[in-house]
Amino acid sequence: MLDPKLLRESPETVRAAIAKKHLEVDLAAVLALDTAWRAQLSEVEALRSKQRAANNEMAALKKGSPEFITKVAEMKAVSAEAKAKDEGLKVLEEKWHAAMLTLPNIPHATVPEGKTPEQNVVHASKGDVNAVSPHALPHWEIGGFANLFDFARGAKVTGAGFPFFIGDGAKLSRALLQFFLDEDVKAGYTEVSPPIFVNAASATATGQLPDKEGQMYETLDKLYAVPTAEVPLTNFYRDEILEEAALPVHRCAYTPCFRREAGSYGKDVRGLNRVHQFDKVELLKWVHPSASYDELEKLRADAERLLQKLELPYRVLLMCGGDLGFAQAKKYDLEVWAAGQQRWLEVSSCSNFEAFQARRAQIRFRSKETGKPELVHTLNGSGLAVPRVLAALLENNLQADGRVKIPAALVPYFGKEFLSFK
RNA sequence: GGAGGGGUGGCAGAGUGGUCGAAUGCGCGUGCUUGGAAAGCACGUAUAGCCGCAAGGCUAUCGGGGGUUCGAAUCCCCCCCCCUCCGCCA
Repeated sequence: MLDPKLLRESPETVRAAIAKKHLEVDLAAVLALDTAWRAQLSEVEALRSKQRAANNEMAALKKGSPEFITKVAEMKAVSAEAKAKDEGLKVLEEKWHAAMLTLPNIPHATVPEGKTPEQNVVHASKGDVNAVSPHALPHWEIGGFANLFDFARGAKVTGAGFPFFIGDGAKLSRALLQFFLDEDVKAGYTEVSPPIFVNAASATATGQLPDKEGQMYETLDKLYAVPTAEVPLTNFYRDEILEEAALPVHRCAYTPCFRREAGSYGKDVRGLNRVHQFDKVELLKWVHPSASYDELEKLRADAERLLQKLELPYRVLLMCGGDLGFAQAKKYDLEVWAAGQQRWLEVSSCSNFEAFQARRAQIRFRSKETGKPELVHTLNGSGLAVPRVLAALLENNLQADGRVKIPAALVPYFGKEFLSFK
């Protein structure tokens, strides 16, 4: 959520942000609601004040005395009025809050202008996309693929997009996870194993609710299967005030991630490109506002290092205003080259949310300077998503004999130098 | 899942309808005292919203929500969480 004060004091800043993100928001309507809400609030508070004063007077009076009875009659009317106005206030407040939630975060000055994904800026590129295997194939076309990644039986047992990982497929997936976690811990992130279901309050704090409930799987108990570890991880400190000395907090967590993503089809969803359940390690940072942009660069570098060690060609995109998410102030996407498909696959998205998420989740720290609580800045990024990295490895490292060469950094985790589809 | 007991400020813990944002103690901060410290003494010590240039004012918050009442930390209803015992279970 945006700072209401920013809206009041500098609506043009908000208007510019909406324009840069190429969103449609009726800002005038939000401002009108804000004014109306504040007016109603003053009225209700004035009545409350009256009730309070009367209450103190009546405490001193003798119960049942004529003065007391008169006062009760008088205050009955005030009470009724307060109740009525309070109901109106609640309605207004709900509308106001909903309207506030339609305002996007302000993009950072360094975010490039642009509307479509094509206008994202290639910030960096590592590795030679032409230097990979001449035998590259889309991973689902590799001979024996279905032996290790059984989509058909997954569909029978659960549904489309829930593959079984078998033998070397399961092992490579686990090796990647273990490798990611170890590297992230080395980079200073504390490993956390969070719950993989969250309640509605948590899903709301990170912005999945309301509006995006269709993206999550929901249980009978109104718990939501996490779409990313970001949700339970961010909510760890929800409604808390940290000591300034505790910042920054760096954490990483592996969870399976569940996404309904209804309506996707075509080559985007072939094979491992997009599935309903996948493994991912998420990196999360809670930092002092003055440090968040340095921390974003470090976060991106931490995610990049993983791809470098796996010897996978990749590029870093700096997202333009139009392709930046609603809640992000600045975002880099890491895309790995999948030589068989001849396309880039997104494997990490590193974002600075500034105080946008923290305000909604009420995560603060006590400023040493002022002694007052201030909102932290939150950042997160994948480090990394497993199936797409796995897909790129299969394609790029495919040998003439149909085996896949395992990168040196991963061999200790996988236990062999080659993966076999037999 | 069943039975019982709880949830009050940073912590402990009073408060069962009115002057209670809440006694008291601990902790913490400032000052006095002291050669210095401890003890002692004094004062202060939550969060948020709104109004205001400011000083400041007003309002809300006693697990959450709803209700009764002129008035609720206190009474009633629903929900959540914690503890003890029983059942079940990896």
